[in-house]
Amino acid sequence: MGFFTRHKHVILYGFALAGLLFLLKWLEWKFVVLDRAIELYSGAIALVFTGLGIWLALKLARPKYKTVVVEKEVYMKPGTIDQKALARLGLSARELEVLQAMAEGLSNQEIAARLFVSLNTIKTHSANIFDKLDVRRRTQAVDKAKKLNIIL
Amino acid sequence: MGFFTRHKHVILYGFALAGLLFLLKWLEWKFVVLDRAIELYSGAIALVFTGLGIWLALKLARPKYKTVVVEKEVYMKPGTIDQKALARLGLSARELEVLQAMAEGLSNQEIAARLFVSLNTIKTHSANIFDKLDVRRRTQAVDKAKKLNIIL
DNA sequence: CTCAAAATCACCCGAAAGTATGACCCGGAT
DNA sequence: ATCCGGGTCATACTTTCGGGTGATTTTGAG
Repeated sequence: MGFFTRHKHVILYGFALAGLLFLLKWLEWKFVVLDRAIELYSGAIALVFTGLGIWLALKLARPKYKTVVVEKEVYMKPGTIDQKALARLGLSARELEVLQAMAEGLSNQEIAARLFVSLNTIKTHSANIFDKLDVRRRTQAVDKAKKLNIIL
Repeated sequence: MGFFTRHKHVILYGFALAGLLFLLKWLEWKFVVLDRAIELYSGAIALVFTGLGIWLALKLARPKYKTVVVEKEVYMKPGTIDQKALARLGLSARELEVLQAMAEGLSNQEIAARLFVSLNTIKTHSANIFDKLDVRRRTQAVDKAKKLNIIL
């Protein structure tokens, strides 16, 4: 990353400031004849640079993400997935997708096609799933997953 | 929440602006004698109000929130086998046994051991089951069987 | 930036599953 | 007696699955 890229905001700010000062100089000629000119463009400067400051801050300040945990009581009806069990097993979103496809009776090849990834990727995912579910076959995985209500 | 509390930033900003203008007026008396006074406090205004803008933005910009975690409770479901569907499919008693074992995630070898028959026999049965259920894999067979309620 | 987890893909290899075909036995229906 | 469906088993072959290992890339958190 070059110097300009890194400091582009600062540089742009500098140019903007310079431009504004030139503008002020020009305004000096035009309005110097006016009696209350000083208040006029003092306010103008204030306004413009306040906006500039706001823009700068919003542009430069990295958005500070605040992580909030919301606990929600949900009563489970038959045919609802058990989020707790899911969290406990530590299955990733992708792994869950694969598991669901498995439950539909799809072969690894078919799952790969559906998710637009390679067969090997599905193999890796399924191996991880078996590991996390503590089983050795896809049929067992599906059976266990259904019993734990982590899939429909 | 009162009016002041809600708009305190705006109000403070207003007062700050007013104060700055008074300051400028005062500066006008003091520095009007100087030749380049205009550039001097133009810059000063610019700087101060830029800072003010930044402060404002940082103060007002609400943080972006993230992540939600939900909790759940469980409950289970009943199930009844559909004798009609069973009859319609023409599955034999033996085939049903095999199908059920499949649903439990057993391997052909394990099923063979449980039913005291050879592995090849299970293969024959499963092939017949797949044929009758019109599927190609044990996972599909189990899925379909569950959906048709011919197994638990 | 750095570190770790997640996701992606590859290659090898053995085990399991599935396909195809044929054979034997047995009990009930024709 | 003959035929047939269900159950049993076998051989041979192909395909899919699963284990083990390693690599690259992306992404989020610290």
